[in-house]
Amino acid sequence: MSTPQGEIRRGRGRPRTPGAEKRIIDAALEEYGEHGWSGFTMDGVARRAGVGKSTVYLRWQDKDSLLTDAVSSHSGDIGGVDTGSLRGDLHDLAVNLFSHYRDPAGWAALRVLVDAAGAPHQLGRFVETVADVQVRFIDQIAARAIERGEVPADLPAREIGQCVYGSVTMQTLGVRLEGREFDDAEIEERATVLVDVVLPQALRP
Amino acid sequence: MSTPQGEIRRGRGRPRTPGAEKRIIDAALEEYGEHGWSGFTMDGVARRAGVGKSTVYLRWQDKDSLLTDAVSSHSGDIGGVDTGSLRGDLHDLAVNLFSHYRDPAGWAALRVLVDAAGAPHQLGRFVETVADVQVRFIDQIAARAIERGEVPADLPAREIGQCVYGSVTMQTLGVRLEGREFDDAEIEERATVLVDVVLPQALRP
Amino acid sequence: MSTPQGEIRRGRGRPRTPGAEKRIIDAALEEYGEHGWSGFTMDGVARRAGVGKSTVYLRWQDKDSLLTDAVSSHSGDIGGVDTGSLRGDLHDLAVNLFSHYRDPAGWAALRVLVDAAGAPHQLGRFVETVADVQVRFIDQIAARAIERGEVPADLPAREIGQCVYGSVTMQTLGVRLEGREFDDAEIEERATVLVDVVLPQALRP
Amino acid sequence: MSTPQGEIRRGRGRPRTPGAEKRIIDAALEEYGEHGWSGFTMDGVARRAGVGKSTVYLRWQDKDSLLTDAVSSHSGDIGGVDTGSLRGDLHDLAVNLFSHYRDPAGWAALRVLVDAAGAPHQLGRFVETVADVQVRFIDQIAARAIERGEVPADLPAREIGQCVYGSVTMQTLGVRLEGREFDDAEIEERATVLVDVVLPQALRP
DNA sequence: AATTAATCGAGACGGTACGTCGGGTCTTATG
DNA sequence: CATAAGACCCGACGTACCGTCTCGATTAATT
Repeated sequence: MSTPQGEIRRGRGRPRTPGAEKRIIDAALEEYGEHGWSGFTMDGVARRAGVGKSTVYLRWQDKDSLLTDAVSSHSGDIGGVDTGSLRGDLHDLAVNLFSHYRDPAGWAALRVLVDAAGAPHQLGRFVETVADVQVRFIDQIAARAIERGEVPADLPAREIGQCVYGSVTMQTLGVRLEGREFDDAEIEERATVLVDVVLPQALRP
Repeated sequence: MSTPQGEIRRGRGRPRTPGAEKRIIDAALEEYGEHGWSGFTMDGVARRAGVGKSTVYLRWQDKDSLLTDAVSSHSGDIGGVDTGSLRGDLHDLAVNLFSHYRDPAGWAALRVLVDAAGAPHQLGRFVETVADVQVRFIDQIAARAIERGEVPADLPAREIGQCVYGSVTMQTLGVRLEGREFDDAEIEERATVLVDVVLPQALRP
Repeated sequence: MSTPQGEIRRGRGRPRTPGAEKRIIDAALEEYGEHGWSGFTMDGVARRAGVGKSTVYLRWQDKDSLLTDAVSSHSGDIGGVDTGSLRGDLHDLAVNLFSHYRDPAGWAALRVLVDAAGAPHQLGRFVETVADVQVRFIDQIAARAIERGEVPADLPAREIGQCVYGSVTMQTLGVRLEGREFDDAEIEERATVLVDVVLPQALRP
Repeated sequence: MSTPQGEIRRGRGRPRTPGAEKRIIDAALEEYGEHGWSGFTMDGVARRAGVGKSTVYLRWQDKDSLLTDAVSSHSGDIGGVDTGSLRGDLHDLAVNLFSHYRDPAGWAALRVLVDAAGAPHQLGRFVETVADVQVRFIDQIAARAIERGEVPADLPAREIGQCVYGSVTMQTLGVRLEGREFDDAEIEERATVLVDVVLPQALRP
């Protein structure tokens, strides 16, 4: 988070209202979800959260920071999978990603990400989150597979991860442009097909 | 383009200045490239292009349309590849995509795309352009490969295309977040690795 | 006025809406009259005038300037008196001043004046207007009286003027603090008494 | 003062810091003197006085009250004159007023007064102070003069007082708008001339 | 050549949101 | 209790842009 509250707040003065942070973030995500980027206004967020604008600006320096933070605070446990097989892990990873993008905050995250990459100024923890998905999660999955002897040690894990993450993203982009969303069955099916494409030769059906 | 100049301009009154269209689009891309979305202003574009705002609004109905148009006007011949082998075609497709993203307009296109998907309201021809890249190009490539007998007819072409397009996008996202760009050698290498991952079993090295 | 439109507006771009200036000034005076200084807001003025805030700020650099200008634009013909006698002229001057202060704009003018004197930064034409009232009008009145042979040439005209202006101001201040206003009869009576006090010895009853 | 501390403070809890009242008032006058009305902020006063805002608001209900109070606490003994002659008394009264206005607090008082008259809401003791200057002091001076037999009993004392108070105010206004101040010699001279104008016929030189 | 009509650069227009600031209130921990 | 600190809600500030509009000045094609 860009909210620089690492330091311990010593108790002089009125403490910051505990719930406010969360209420603002929730409001931000709702506003963004309803109105998109245009129509995502700080006044609107403050009003919806039931706080004053100064309370928002006390915590985030500007609109971008707020959205970035809001979005990265919802990047859940996408990579928290462990099915016992590489195929299963990749499948679940893909499903988790598809589901992640169905959450407005999840999709918003992509937008923020593209923004951040377009004008590299403030990154912070958010980029790490992304790196996690792109790199660490897949590394863990691959490590387990190698340990199990499923695949050779020179498995191009990261490249596979990029394909999974990228393909899910592109498919979601496509379906959203059609004005639709994937239902659970579709996700299941597409995840399966995707895994078949990227899975190492030896493990394909 | 969304510029609604399909109708024939019957020549009464002053004709539109020929160069203006292009100068505005170039200015738009430069402004976007320098300042990002925030900081991309119509006044700025008009000033940089040396035209009045009315000249801009005479051709594009709003800011979104201009950027969308500017961006899609630079979507070059990504899929115009024909090397004689599926491997070669996929490799060149990946290389073209990597290069496309190095062009500010190419990167901007992704941004616009994500925006459009986030708030599905006005899409128009732009979405088609994207669909083209995702679908038509890969379909052509696959059709040729099947014709040549390289691969069976049930090749999951679109899924492979999604992987290629997606992986390139994610890798570019990653490298941009690091503040870097890929050089030609890197692109070559990454394209090769990527093709190895998504290429059907039978054609792998 | 602090509106720096002395230069001739050459016809490039859309000309400023002719009526706007006046509508804004009127709105300003009404807002000030209704709500006082606090509660006199630029948003309120713009809304009441039916213009955008930018239209206001295009003409006046800030709130103070607007009020100053609004107020000085209503400093009417206080000194435009010529009754044929010094006594009559002074009497009418006093009556005009009393009446001037009954106009909200007239009273506001005093407020602005005191402010300006408290923090001497931007004065401009407004101060001149005031100086006019204090000095030029009384000088004219005195000059005519001397010409007519009513009074000697060494008449302390300015000092008399200060007494008239000051006394009317203080009396108005007093009556306003009581929450009242002078009616016409009271004004008449007080003007008469005042003139008796300041009129040169020879001309007193 | 509007500080509602007529009640006896029963000694429960921490007693109010003794010096605070004065420090705040001084800070208020300094802030007002330096920045004028705009730029006179409660935060600024509290900071300068080295107290918390609550300490200020515990004593004064709002900004107006504080300034009003600060200002009226410095309204010294303007009318405390007794020279033995009407001419001398009026002269000293004028000199005292001129001097009063050289004190920032003295001038600020006028601003507060005009404010109060513009929006008659809270008056309190401050108006009385003004009434004193305008009425009581001049009444006393006149009473003594009548007692001494200097002037007839129907002397228009209040009108004379208004002229003195008003003229001094207007002259000060004028000189302040020039960005100057009167020095002692100037005050002396102007007081003398002023008295000559308003003094009853029989007592003029 | 005169007329007509669309486009041009410029810039003012009514709005809306920005990020800041101040007013007056409230809530802590410390006297 | 009062205090110093400082967060709170509110709303105005002055700025920047949006997309529209209105100018006078071009610039052809049509009379």
